[in-house]
Amino acid sequence: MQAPKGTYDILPADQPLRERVLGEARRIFASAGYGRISTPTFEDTSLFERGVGSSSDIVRKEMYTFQDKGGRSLTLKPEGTAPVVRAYVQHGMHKLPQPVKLWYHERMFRFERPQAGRFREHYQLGAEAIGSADPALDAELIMMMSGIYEALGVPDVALRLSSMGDAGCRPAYVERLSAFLHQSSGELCGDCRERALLNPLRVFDCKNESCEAILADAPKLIDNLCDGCQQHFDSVTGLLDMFGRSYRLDGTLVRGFDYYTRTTFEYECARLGAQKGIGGGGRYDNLVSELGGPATPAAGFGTGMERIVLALESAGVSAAPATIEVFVMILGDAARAAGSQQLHRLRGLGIAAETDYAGRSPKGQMKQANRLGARYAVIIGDEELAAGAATVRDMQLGEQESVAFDGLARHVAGRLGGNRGGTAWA
RNA sequence: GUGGAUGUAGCUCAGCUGGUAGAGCUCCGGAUUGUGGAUCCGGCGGCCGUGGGUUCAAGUCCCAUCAUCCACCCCA
Repeated sequence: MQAPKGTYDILPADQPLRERVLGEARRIFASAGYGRISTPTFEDTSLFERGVGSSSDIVRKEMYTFQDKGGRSLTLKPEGTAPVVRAYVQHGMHKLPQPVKLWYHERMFRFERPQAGRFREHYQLGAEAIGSADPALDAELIMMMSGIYEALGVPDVALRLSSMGDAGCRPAYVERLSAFLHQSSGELCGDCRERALLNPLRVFDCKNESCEAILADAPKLIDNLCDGCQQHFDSVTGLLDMFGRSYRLDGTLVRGFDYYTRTTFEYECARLGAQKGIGGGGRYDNLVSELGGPATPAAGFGTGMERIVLALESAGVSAAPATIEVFVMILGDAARAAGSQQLHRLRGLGIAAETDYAGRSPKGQMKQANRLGARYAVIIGDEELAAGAATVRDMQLGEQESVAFDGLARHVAGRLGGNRGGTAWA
């Protein structure tokens, strides 16, 4: 037996680093006034068909769609924005003070061939600011992303920035682009000719060298924005300049969802191999109304937990696992009861305490205490039972003292110091 | 969906032109009749991915299949 293709287990040793990523993100989201939201693992299939767009690859071939026993078509969520917007509409959040700022840490599912940094189930951290067209929000989201990467020490990140325009300028641009592609269609690769018909903007994703050469001369949306979009974009770049956030304007940046308008952005990490996109997002001013809500501008981003972790590991960043503070050594069956009692009392005071369940030799137990990182070993054997006092060994100093069973846990707690709130189960 | 590489102990791998498995790490024990992090010694642990085929004999050759990894497509 093994985990399904593209999935993986997150083992205890993997957790500390991921928790650190989550912790830094949580801190930064809170500092900017974002509240956490959790949405269902699956949604009505139509949510993604309408939200993400039926011309996107995700909807066309990557969704985990199934029928439940009530005959409904459901889909494991492939991205985080549409569900959050659905929740915004469903709960009437447009009546709250705007914008409504939400963040999430959720599992995403896409039926793709696994690869370095790509899985069929993965986790994304993301944020959505719904209910304002203020370019300051676009900049805020972008800065939160780099804030997370910097706080964690993600190496070699770079930002690409573009604008998708809006209904005032994109249609006219797409026509110009289509005309250009039609002219040069004889020299384009098959994929590009297909894209030219289905979704012309996608041709910029092509990595074919000859196509790239042709497309270098193609008109770019970023050079053909209407006044409103141009002003908005200038405000965003102005703010980024003020923050000292470097970026590269890239008219070929086309993101995979159909809902984007105006600002789009993507962070890349050079350490990551082929799947180097570490996070991305943009503005989606039409999505709320498309999903049945009032006309409401919004923007957001998503960033991949696994890709952040891979990037951190490539830079040698790690997080220390939690350690045990006290190890109770039980020497001989006669000491079992007394050992269990002391263990329970220690834990009751909020001390991380462990003992031996494997029948290890005294040496083996000491070794285990050391492995677990215990600061103290509480040794209980025949001698201690006779004296009514345990031997407490300081594992760092190698010094031992005899401490009466009565009050032992408190004594050790005092040595460990710090505030301990736990009385949960003593 | 397409292409390439790889599948031998829990982990990382060795095993030459076919002769029925080995190292390091981990784990357990011993050297220290009740004491760790160093060293030394010993032990546990493998239907050599799976199924066929060739052969007196297959981890080793052939075919198929599955899985993993990397890349394409696309994305986090």
